[in-house]
Amino acid sequence: MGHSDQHAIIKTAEKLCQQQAIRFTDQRRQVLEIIAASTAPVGAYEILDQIRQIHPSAAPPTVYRALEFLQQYGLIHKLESLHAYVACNHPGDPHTSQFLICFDCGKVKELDDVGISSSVKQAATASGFQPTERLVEVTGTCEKCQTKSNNPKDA
Amino acid sequence: MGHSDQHAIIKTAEKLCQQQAIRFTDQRRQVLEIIAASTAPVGAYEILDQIRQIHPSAAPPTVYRALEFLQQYGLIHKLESLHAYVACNHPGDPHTSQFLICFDCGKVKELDDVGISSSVKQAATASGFQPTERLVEVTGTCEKCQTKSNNPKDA
DNA sequence: ACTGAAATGTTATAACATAACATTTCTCTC
DNA sequence: GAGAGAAATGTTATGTTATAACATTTCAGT
Repeated sequence: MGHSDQHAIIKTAEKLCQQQAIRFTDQRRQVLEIIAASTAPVGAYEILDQIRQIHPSAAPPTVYRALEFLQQYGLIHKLESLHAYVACNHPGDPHTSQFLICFDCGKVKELDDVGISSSVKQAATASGFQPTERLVEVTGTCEKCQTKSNNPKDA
Repeated sequence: MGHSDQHAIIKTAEKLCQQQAIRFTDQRRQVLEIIAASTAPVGAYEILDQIRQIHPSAAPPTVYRALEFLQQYGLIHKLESLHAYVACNHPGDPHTSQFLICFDCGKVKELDDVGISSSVKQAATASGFQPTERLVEVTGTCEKCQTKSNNPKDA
């Protein structure tokens, strides 16, 4: 998520945590800020490196605990194919997520597409399967990067 | 994939490799056999342990190279959410794949569902995105395990 | 201030994956 | 069937991602 959204994301997170009487601690906010500030997904150890600039004694569990918390409350999503994390587009709203990952610029777009989620549900049900988690990650080229590669002068 | 299919999978792999003039070496066959023999997805180090029973000096690259080869030629699939591998249902045929992963029994069913693949393609295209890879993994409870949990006597 | 629960600190290690370079094996050609 | 180049494998080391286990601190409610 871009720079511009970062503040809004934190605000929303604060509000959601207050509503649910859960603690939005400094550590958790810092991790979310780092993820929200990045335009591309961020790895756990990348987050750790940044945390350490303020908090030199931080260790992996510091980050993983915050990540677990943020995932649990729907503030971030994990991209399994990248081992990296992105801020959620619309935290608080229950929704399905699908991700479009551009391997050129590295940016990720989160969708909440009813067509996909219903076809997944239908196919699962048709197999007698009861889904609880869904993971849809599509890798390819985003609109901007397609344009770039068609215009060598921009490359 | 179940025991019963194991032989057929190896046969198909041999045929495909012969047709494409690529080498189906012992190592590659062994790794595919191990994956095909398991009813659940198999991790790389689990494969390594089995390989080592015959070949005690085997090391991680032994396995990862074979896995890379098998993936490249569509003989196996990687389940990103499990860091584990399954044999392909219909190697040779070009197809999309979606996986239904039962967290109770651990078994995985591979689908090639047109509804899902077309809705994914459509949603991506609508976002100006050109997909090259798709990853769809659904976790939940398979038919058998739903029945089990409803009949405590079977548990 | 006291207590139990939640969060964090700290150390160690598990689990997954690849880099880099040496050696062997295979295939093709002569 | 000898030699050359390519492909595969062997080997050692290390990189990357993630968690276990237990000590300590902080917080919220009394």
